Amino acid sequence: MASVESKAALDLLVRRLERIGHLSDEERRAVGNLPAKIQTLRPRQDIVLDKEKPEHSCLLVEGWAYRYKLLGQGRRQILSFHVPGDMPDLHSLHIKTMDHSLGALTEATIAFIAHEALLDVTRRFPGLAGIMWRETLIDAAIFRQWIAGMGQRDGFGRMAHLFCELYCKLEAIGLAADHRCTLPITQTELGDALGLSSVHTNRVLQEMKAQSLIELRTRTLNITDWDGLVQVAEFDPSYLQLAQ
Amino acid sequence: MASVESKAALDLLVRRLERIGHLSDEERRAVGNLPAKIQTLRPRQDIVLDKEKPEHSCLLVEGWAYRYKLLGQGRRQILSFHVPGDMPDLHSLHIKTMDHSLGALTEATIAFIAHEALLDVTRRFPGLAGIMWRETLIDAAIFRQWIAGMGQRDGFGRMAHLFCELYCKLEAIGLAADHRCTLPITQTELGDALGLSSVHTNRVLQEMKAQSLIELRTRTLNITDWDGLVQVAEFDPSYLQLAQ
DNA sequence: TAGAAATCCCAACATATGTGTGGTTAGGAT
DNA sequence: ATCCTAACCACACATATGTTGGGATTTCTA
Repeated sequence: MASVESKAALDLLVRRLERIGHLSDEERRAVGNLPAKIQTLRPRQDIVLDKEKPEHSCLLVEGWAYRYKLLGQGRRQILSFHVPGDMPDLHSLHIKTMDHSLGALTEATIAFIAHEALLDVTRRFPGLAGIMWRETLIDAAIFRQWIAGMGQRDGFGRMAHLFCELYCKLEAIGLAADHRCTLPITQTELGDALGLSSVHTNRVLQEMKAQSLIELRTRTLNITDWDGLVQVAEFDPSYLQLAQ
Repeated sequence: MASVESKAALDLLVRRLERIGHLSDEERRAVGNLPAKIQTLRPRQDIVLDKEKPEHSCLLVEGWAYRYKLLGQGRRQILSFHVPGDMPDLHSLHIKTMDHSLGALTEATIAFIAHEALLDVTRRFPGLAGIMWRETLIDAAIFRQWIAGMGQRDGFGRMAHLFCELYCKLEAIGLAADHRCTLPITQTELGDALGLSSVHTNRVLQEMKAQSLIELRTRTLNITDWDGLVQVAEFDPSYLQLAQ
């Protein structure tokens, strides 16, 4: 019944949950038996749309995803970036109507898990419920950090902070090392995430290169001066809860 | 054992939780029996500080509270405002270390409830756990709205949006009506919440009065043109999940 | 491999917002 | 009543960021 891909996806989920708290054999089995429907998405393809009432939450298995809100006059605010292992719409378990949209940034593999099944698991295993709850709380901590950045940091500082954050998230799941990682985001998207125009985004990036903080070529970010970047970003990774 | 004040506080909590989902008699009793320690705070007195590891979460019984983050050079970002019935640090149930501070804005009455007791209740009653989880998810939805505002709206639009949001929250708990409410916030604090300087905050407020959208006198906000304010704010209250 | 379409980059100018400073008002304490 | 302080308000000027427009690369696709 369970395909090879869905087995792999649920394995990923188990590992992700275990990064946070210990799972009993029974809990591990319950997660492993969740019904997961695998799907492959094209770059920029939407997963869930604002105002919809999804019946599933998704686990990002491979590729990047992003959350965004559309406002009037074609304005778009990107709210977060997501990497494999994330469950970016877990919140729809308890808030029926989406208040934003979710899309794939790159080609991506997604596992859909029915709310019904997830709710059942959380009812039977309060420990699992707590771990998933915690995941959504970490998302909220990242939102708080973004608010503080948008309110108190200039474009340069915000960009630096975002790069630090993304690198740390990727390193934690083994997708980055040596202060180097892929960055499958256009400058326009970067701007929509930071509240900057694409022109200013480009200015800031040029300046960051000129200061030898980063190199950026063909979708690859190389942080050449990590300590310097951390300093201008005032970056403290503890809010990401990555340390175990 | 339970004081009169703590009974009243837990009654408030029960009513708040019931605004979201139905509680069984047993659940209602469990909440009513939570050990709550009542405390009265002076205006601007801190409740929990950044980096601390609280053992309690608090229920705001009376008065206003606010969440904030301090950054270098005396910069402060206010992350949210809270009104009676809110549990602004419920997240510390599953994230040990605070990533921001929490303080009373006005003179306030607070009920502290030990994490131990809250966790026990959530383990025994998955339904209650779900409702509390949902509370934290609504907070996150508000954060998203703030991010979108800071990234895509100018000072005027952000201010308008905040006024709409606060009025709706107050109206929902019976503390406001007729588009009129108290606003125990200085212009400096308003600016720290919106990412504006106090000078610009004042400019925006003047302009808002000049356009006959609001009146503002002695800590009282009177929204004289609700529809107009909603329009410039592009305000849609659904993210607050107030409708029942 | 060629053409088309994104994306990146840069310059000039416009505007929202910040900073510094100082004056005015209102409330609380003595 | 008077003083003291916090809050409010206003002006001038500085700066970060937005906008427009166009050219140069890169990437995609046929």
